[in-house]
Amino acid sequence: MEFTRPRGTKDFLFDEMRRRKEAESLLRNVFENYGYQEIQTPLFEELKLFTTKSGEEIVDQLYNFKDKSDRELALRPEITAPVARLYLNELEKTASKPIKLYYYGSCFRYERPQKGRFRQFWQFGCELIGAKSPEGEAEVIAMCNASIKKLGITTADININHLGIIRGLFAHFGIDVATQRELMIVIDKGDKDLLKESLIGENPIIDNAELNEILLELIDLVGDKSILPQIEALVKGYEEAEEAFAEFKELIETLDSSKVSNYTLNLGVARGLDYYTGIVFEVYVPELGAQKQICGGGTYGLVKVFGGQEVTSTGFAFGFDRLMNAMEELTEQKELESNINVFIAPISDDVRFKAFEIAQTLRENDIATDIDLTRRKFKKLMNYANNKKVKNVAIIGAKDLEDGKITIKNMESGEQSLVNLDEIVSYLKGE
RNA sequence: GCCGGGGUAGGGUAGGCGGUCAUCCUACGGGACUGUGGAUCCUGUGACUCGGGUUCGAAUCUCGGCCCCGGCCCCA
Repeated sequence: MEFTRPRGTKDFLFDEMRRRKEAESLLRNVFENYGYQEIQTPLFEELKLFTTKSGEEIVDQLYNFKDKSDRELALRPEITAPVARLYLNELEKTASKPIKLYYYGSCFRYERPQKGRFRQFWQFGCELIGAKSPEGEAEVIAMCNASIKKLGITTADININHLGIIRGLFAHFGIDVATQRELMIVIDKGDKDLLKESLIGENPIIDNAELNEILLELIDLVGDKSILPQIEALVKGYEEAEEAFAEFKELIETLDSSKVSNYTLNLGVARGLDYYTGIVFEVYVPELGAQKQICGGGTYGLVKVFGGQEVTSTGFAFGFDRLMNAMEELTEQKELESNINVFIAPISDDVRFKAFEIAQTLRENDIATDIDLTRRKFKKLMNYANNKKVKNVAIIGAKDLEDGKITIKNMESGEQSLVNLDEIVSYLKGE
């Protein structure tokens, strides 16, 4: 009988697992440092939760199934919708705002797997619910930036846009929602030639030369905050777009006071989704090629889509696996030390019980201890301890025990000393 | 959904126009060596991804499945 794991899923073991846990713990520290609290939501939800958010089309990309009661369910493809659902169920009427939540968990998408894309993948993200201000957005971006820095990902570039600007223009020119969506999809592709074709080609999506001109110039604007005056000039006279621009500018100013500097204003970031209402941002690590995006987020009014009271939220999610790829690419991968502080090697059978007694004492004192479970010969045990790169070996021999001592050998230096039984803990801790 | 390259002991590999016990390294077990490791030697266990086809004979040729690695499409 042959067992294989499903395509696009992955096994993780030992060193890779430890690196992931380390990164996970660094991220938790950062998020909690910003006042976020961890939550967990189920791995599967009603299918409708996701189709309501993103439309029927996404069923193609979901792992969905019927359970034994004939309910249509789906493995979650992302965690923003489940969090919005949780908010409606548990928090809307009880918690004082703003509510700061973060999560870490696996998501599932039925897509063709490739480098940096798996069918089961992990997201580490947050939602800031009910803080309608540029400061909230700036804080979220600052936290995103702090996370990246903490992980040693030095080349990340945060690309920020404010969708209110373009939506304001759409509103001014009375563009219907379907047309807006069509154009946003083109913008999101990031293909400038295709965009040009769609705006000023033979069959423009929007039949309005003035708007098309503005959009063409606007979406091409990418750069640091020195492009703000150019944006301002383009939206001048279009009231709603001007308001959004003012917010955008405030956000940038707040970012500056939060000492975030590695961002790019990029009016071409669209994130293709209808429910984003304010800023959107994506973080790129160029070294990762086609899968360079490690993070995406923005400000949205999703809760209303699910039938709650309108509330503004800002959130983002890291593609955790891609963070790991970026770290591998950009940081020195130092060899990991053994988890085990001391390996207990009984020389002969008659001291085995004593050896276990010592092991138990060490473990009770929080010293990570391994002990021989194979009854191998002493020499093999030394070999084993060496291969495992254990820091110390406690040699338990009858001769030493007669004097109430054991030998502790430091495997790195090769030095060893006789230690009294009642001093083992302090000896190992004191090193 | 589409296109390329792959799959040989636990890990890493050689062989590949069919033909003696399938190569080597490493890991693992035993021993040389009955209280001291990264060494040496001897020895043992252990593999041709699965299924069909061609053939006297298939790891090798052929078709299909599964999985892996890339690249598209897509990416809420």
